[in-house]
Amino acid sequence: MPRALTVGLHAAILAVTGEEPRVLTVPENGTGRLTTALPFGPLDPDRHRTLELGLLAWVHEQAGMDLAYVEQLYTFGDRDRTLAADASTRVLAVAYLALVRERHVTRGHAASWQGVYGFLPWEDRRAGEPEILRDRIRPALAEWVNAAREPSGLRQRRGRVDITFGVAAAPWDSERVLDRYELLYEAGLIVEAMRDRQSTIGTHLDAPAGDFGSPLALDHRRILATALGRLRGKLKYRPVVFELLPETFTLFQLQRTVESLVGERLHKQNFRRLVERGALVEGTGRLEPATGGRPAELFRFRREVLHERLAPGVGLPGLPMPH
Amino acid sequence: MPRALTVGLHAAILAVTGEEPRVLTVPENGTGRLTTALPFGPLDPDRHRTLELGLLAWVHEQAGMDLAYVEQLYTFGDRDRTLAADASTRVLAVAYLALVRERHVTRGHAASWQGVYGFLPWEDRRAGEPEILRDRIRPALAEWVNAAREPSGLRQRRGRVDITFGVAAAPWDSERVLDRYELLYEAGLIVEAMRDRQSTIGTHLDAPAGDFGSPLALDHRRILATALGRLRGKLKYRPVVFELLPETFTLFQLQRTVESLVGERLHKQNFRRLVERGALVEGTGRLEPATGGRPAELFRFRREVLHERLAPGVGLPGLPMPH
DNA sequence: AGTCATAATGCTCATATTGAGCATAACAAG
DNA sequence: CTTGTTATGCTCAATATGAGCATTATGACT
Repeated sequence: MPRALTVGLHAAILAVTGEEPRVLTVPENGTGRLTTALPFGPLDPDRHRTLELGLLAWVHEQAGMDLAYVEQLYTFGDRDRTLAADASTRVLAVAYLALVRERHVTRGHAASWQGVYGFLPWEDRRAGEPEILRDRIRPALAEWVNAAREPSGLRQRRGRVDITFGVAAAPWDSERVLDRYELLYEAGLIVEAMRDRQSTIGTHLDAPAGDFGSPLALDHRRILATALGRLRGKLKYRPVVFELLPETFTLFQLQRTVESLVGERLHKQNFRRLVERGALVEGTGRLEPATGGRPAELFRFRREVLHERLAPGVGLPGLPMPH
Repeated sequence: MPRALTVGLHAAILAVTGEEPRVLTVPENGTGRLTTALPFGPLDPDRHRTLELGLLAWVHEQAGMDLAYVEQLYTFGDRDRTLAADASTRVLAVAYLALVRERHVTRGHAASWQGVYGFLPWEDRRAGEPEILRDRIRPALAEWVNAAREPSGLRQRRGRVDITFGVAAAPWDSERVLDRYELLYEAGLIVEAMRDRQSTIGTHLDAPAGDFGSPLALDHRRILATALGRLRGKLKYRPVVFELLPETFTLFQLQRTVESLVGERLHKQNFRRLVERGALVEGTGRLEPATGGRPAELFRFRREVLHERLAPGVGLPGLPMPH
């Protein structure tokens, strides 16, 4: 009797409230314990005409929310990480990224918004390298490197850490979110790694997992990492930030939103120059008075840019814009 | 009785031979007729520990080939396009991109290499805008635009054509390969569109499909389009070309390889400057005499760049390189 | 009313990168 | 030893980047 196959549809739904990126979560009654999960549900081969429609149905049911911008991220299928309820079923996970405006926040459902960096605290470098990274993660990684059996493995591990977490020569690459999560997972510094190993191998691991960020059900933290990394990349060459902003916004609001996602501070005047030169936005003439200082002009996204330019991203520093 | 679910694993395996990108194909005995397909096979939930391992197994079996660089592309699940052999089964398709060196060409298997642009002829702009695009596709698309019922639909269609196929304001975006294929598919200019519609709706369509490129089995041409688009994008910020080149190569060989993939000509001296400044390669001192002119130095890829730089792509014109 | 803190906005400037092209060098074939 | 062909070196104007200084318009506080 061959094992049955199921496909789960999972949604990382992101918004930016104030200056914090948030992700929509739902309570999940997993293996006895109550945990936090992303909205998800199995594909119904009979009812869901496309994968995306199935996803929308589940999100609507669990969070009462409709999604405008949806993008497929990745399909996970490792037998040992995407665990099924019963062992006779093999489960795949198709992960999606969705972007919504903060006003779309749900009501009357059990869903709630949570800060993205609560799950991936090492990714927020807006106030410089976060303490948890400097004081706890880097040392733990160094230990993991040195714990390699053979000198070749040691070199390999060091190389991987250098590339994903950045050192002098190779600077921090904000897009490698998934690489970093996966490395931490392999190094046993992520709670989920313990959980998975124990349930499959039955081994009790002595090394206590560092509490590096809150866990999520299943491999939803991996999905969240994938989503953030993809979004960070996409910002640069597609005008996706505007999916997260209200109809009109100040340039500083735009900057803060980008910064919150990229996890890095940007030079204000240059950011403004890029956005204006790229003709991504147009002024509305109206002013926003509640800035704390001089009132700022309210801008709106110029949808026409899609027809005009090649890669209309917000042009981050270090990533100049084409043409 | 709920419909069963199957997941197919499909591989777009690319190589560049001479100055032509090629894709590995296998003969496929589809619905009676013999067609050409990409290597593929169903995921075996019992035997394949990961999706990628399953893919490698199928490729090994069908083409006797081992893959080094493999990357997941996308998971297709439209009920009406990914057709199952019998209607009681729902089929998903997980598509992969693999890059191999030309010397890896298979032997003793039924697989064969075919030119990528035989399937997507409108994507090769190395000799300027291809005739088929100017003389036949653009007019057919214009017709499709005008065939819209309502003026709003007309505007929408025109906008989509402009963005995906480029007009004066928005230049050709070499990465939108999938967008273009999907548009042609929707406009009924791709043979596969006829095939799918007839088998699902049973409608006989009067408009004869233009023979714009050779068809492939299932929705493998869509997968190929996805693969080419993704590869074109990735070239710019990851040193993937070197997966396709021999150990040592001349700078001109490198340029020709990139050009063949991007489908556009590049300025020789500037390309060379970018590659050398990016320190992507190092000279070997040896010379390649058979260039037809002055002998060229043979270079090799510097794997260390992965540790040194942020986005070590080949830096195409119009896409300057960070830092 | 005057002072301060805070942002918004305008502008400068040294340096680096791009895009395009010219010039020279090194080989093969005739 | 001339011609065709490609490799390789170099120049230069136009533009973009990265950093910072200066000015302006508010609200809050005294």
